[in-house]
Amino acid sequence: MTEPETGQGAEPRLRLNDFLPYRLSVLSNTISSAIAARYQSAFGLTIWQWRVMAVLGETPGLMASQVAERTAMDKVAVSRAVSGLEDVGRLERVRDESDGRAARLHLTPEGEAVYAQVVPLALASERDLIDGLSAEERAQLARLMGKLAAAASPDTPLW
Amino acid sequence: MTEPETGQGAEPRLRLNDFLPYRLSVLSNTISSAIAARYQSAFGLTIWQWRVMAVLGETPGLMASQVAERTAMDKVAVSRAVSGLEDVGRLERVRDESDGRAARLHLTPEGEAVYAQVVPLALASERDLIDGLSAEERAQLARLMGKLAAAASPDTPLW
DNA sequence: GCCAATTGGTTTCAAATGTAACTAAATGCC
DNA sequence: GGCATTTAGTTACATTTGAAACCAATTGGC
Repeated sequence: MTEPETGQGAEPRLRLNDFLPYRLSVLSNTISSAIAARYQSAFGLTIWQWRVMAVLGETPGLMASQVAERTAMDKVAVSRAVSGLEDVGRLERVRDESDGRAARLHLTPEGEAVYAQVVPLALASERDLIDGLSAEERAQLARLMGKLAAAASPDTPLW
Repeated sequence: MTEPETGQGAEPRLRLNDFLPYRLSVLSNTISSAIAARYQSAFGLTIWQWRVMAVLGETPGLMASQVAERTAMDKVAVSRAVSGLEDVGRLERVRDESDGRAARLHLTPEGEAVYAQVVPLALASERDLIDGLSAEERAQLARLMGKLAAAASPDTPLW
C-alpha cells in the first residue's frame, strides 16, 4: 500500500496516509461513530447494546458467553450492555435450570420492537455506504476483508 | 453485504457477521491492537505517539494543529501524545516566533533514531497483512477503501 | 490603539473501557 | 461424597478517552 522506495540504501519511507492499518482505523472509526450517533439519538442505544440486540435478534436465548463470542466483545462489555438493556426493559434474563450460573438472554417484546426498527436503519446505513459500489466491487470487498481478517487473526503465526 | 430477503412482506434480516460496519470494526480493532502491542513492547510507544512521530518523520516542524489534521486525532490527544514524547526526550517543541501560541514540533535525534526503527517494523506489519494479496488485489483494496471513505466522510450529505 | 471574536493549546472533570479480583455454580477426580 | 479446578458472570479499581472550560496570544473591525 505504501509506495516502493527508489534508489538503493535509502531509508524506508512511510506515508501515514497510505498506510493500511491507519487508513483502516480511520475509516472504521468514521463509520462507527456516525452509526453510533444515529443509534444513540434515535434509540438511546450504545454500539455495544446494539450488538447484543443484533445477535439476540438473530438467535434468541443465547448465554452471555455466546453473545461475547459472536460480537467480538469481552464478557465485561457484554455484562454491562445486558444490564443496560435489562434496566430499560428491552431484554430479559432467564436463569438456566441446567446451569445455575448462566442465563438465557431474550429480547422482551419491547426489545423486539426496537430491534425491528433498528434493523432497517442499520441496513440503510450500510446501503448508503456501499451505494457507489457495483455488485462485483461489493463481492470483491467482502473477499478482501476476509483475507485481511484471516491474515490478522490472532492465531496467525505472523502475529 | 447482507443477503437479500426472500418473499414479500418479510422483516428485513440482518446478520451481524455480514454487516459491513461490524466487520470493518472488528478487522480494524484486531489489526490495531496487534500493532499497538508491538509498538508498546518494542518501543514503549502508544498508537497516538506513533502517529505523531509518523507525521513528524514525514514532515518535521508541523504545529500541533496540523498534526491533528493529518493523523485524524483530536487536539487533546495530540497534546497528550506530544507531552509524552517530550517527557522521554523524543520530541522537541520550538516556540514559533511569529505566533506566540503555537510551537513547531520536531523529533529529537533520539526521536529520529526511534522513528528509523519503527518504520521498518510498521512496513513489515503491513506486508504481513497484505502478503496474500496480488498486486491487483492491493490496488483494488486501496480503491475500494477510498470509495468507502468518501461515502462515509462526515461532510457527505448522507451522514 | 482598543475591544470583541478567533485560534493554538492545555487542563479539568466525567464517562467509557480494560484488567484483575471475586462470587457462585459446575465439573472432575479419587 | 469431598476437594481442587474450571466456568459464568459481576464488581471494583485503574487507566483511557472525550467534552467542555480555560489561558494566552492573535486577528479583525472600527
